Amino acid sequence: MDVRPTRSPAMTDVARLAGVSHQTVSRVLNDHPNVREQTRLRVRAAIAELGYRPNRAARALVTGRSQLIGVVAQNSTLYGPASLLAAFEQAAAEAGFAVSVGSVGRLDRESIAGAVERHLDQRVAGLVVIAPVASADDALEDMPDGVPLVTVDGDPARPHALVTVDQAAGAKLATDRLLAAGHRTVWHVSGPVDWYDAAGRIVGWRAALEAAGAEVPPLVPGDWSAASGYDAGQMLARMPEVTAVFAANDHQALGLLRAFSERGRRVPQDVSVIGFDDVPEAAFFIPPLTTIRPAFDAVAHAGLDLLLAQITGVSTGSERVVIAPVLVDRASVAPA
Amino acid sequence: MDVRPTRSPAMTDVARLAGVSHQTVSRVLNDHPNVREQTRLRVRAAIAELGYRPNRAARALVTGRSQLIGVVAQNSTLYGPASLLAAFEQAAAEAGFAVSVGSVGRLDRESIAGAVERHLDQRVAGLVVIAPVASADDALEDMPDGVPLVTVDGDPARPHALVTVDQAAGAKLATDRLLAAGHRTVWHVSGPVDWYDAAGRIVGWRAALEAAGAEVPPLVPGDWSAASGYDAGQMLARMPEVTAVFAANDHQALGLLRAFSERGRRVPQDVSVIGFDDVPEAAFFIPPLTTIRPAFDAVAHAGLDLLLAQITGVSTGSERVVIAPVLVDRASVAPA
DNA sequence: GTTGATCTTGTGATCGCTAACAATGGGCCG
DNA sequence: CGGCCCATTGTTAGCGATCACAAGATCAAC
Repeated sequence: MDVRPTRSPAMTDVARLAGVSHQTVSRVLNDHPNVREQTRLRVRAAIAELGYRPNRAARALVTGRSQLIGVVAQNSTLYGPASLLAAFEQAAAEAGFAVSVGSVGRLDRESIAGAVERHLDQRVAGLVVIAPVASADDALEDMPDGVPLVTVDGDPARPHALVTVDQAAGAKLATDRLLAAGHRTVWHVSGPVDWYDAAGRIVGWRAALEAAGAEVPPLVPGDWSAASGYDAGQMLARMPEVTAVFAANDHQALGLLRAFSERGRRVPQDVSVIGFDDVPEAAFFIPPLTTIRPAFDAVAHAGLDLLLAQITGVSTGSERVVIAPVLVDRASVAPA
Repeated sequence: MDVRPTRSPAMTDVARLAGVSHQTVSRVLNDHPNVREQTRLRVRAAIAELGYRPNRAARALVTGRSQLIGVVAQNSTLYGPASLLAAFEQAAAEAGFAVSVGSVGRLDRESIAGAVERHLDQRVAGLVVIAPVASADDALEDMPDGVPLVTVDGDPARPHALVTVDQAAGAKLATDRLLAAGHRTVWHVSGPVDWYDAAGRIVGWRAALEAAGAEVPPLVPGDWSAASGYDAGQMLARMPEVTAVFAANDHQALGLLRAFSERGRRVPQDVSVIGFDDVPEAAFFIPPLTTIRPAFDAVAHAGLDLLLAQITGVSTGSERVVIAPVLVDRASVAPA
């Protein structure tokens, strides 16, 4: 008897123990219908006894498909992407898939292409790209066909499967809320304009203003960071006519809040502010921030559904899902 | 000639094109030394021409090791874990590994065990568990041997490879800073006490107080959330004697700030506050928050190094690395 | 009791790669 | 010039699963 450092049991080991062929074990594992109940139980018992665990690599080799889904996202501690990723992993786990992340430092074409490459190397079953900027879409142009792909927050004009938050609707919600409070117009501190998210919010903001017949003030550009919100606030605080600001995200809103506070403009008495994202801390800003909440878990679930549909061949991969955000009213808005 | 839907090229295809055997292709791919330079070039050219991409599943099957590293983390949009994950993926990518995430809703034994199982199913080459609570460690007890494992922020007493931030040192830094500003003592709003991070910060805080001969006030427990900081602040603000508070993280500090502001206690004139984490927005709190910055990317790199050492067999897996945090001075501390 | 259909199980080939070993050829030494 | 060593390349055998096909068992119907 040679006792070697026990390698983990393979299908044949289970088969031998259960007194059947390896193929029957395979059938049990894959819930094949034509297996006698008694046999099935015997095999199950053998599996449990040995602590057998199917070798995914072997399966992937023969089927050509792994149980891995790749997610490409920006290397990001931004609240939005982080929430998306978490929600997505949760949903994927329920469906029996693992999620491999490929975060990229910047969302330029090269970085994205690199991350996609790394995933294709792993023979992922499908790919989710959180691609909020145009350059990311470019990188997807030369994706090999046949790889299930879903874009999140990508170019709404692309012919790919896509899940997005309805940015424009959210922006409209915010703008209308401020207008309804009696403000003559609403200023907007935007995100980086090459992000679709930012662009959509700008569109919605402008549309709401125009629909209400309000003047459209110049756009104040930002870059999602609290710092850029602060800078914008430093400027806006000097203009007495500014009484309502819609910030493209909550962090920028935080910067705004601080700038206004520094310059003695009270929120909401002097200036009303609305943000976007509903980060967990938003309720504890000074004052508590009224904001727009995108349903990240709905986005994640929708994205996974679309992807699984493609993986299983049910779908051709051109559906799109748009998730409507909601307004969360807190204390940063007051009548003009 | 049968022209079938072109399957992706395999090693033999490359071999045929280059006029060598598949084994030689394999050698080139794995940087084997004994290959003539000219041959190597021919093979490389063939690889490029076909757009060949090695099949990881096949390789994993024969070597028994994948190029996948599993990370188990809390389903978390908490800044700390999110940063860690991002930094970790970056480091892993550089080393040619992909990262599969398994986020868990709660850090109880069952959830962790489940996530670990899912990863073992994928035959990961190694596992990183961000396990800041005792229950997580329990789950690791019955890990099969032989799987390289590194714990991040886990139980310092465990005999496993471990990377932690020196929580106590950070807490001491904060406490000393407040003491040095002339405060008689420092109150502490802690994180959940079953988290090692929180426990370590409590230890450091208490030690610093005792070393300075200062009175140790009762501990105010929190749960990392801004809400818990707010609640704590509501209480502390009623006590005139409270002039210095060390919050276990920045979000709790934010809650404190808001509670103090509501109750008319000015920060830093009436009360000084220090946080922990240095979240990107901390500079834009009102006032800008003095805080402790743990070097997340250093943690991630150290963790990966430890893991790779185990994977390559260089290490036995009992090393530990402790990362020292630094104090970031801003505007939430003033003399008593 | 045979026939044919259906259920159940087994056999062998195969996926794409690496490990182990064998074979070839050139250079160097005595 | 024969022999030995080393560099280089090829051959063969798996890794552990699925797939395609075949074979035996079972059962209903005639």
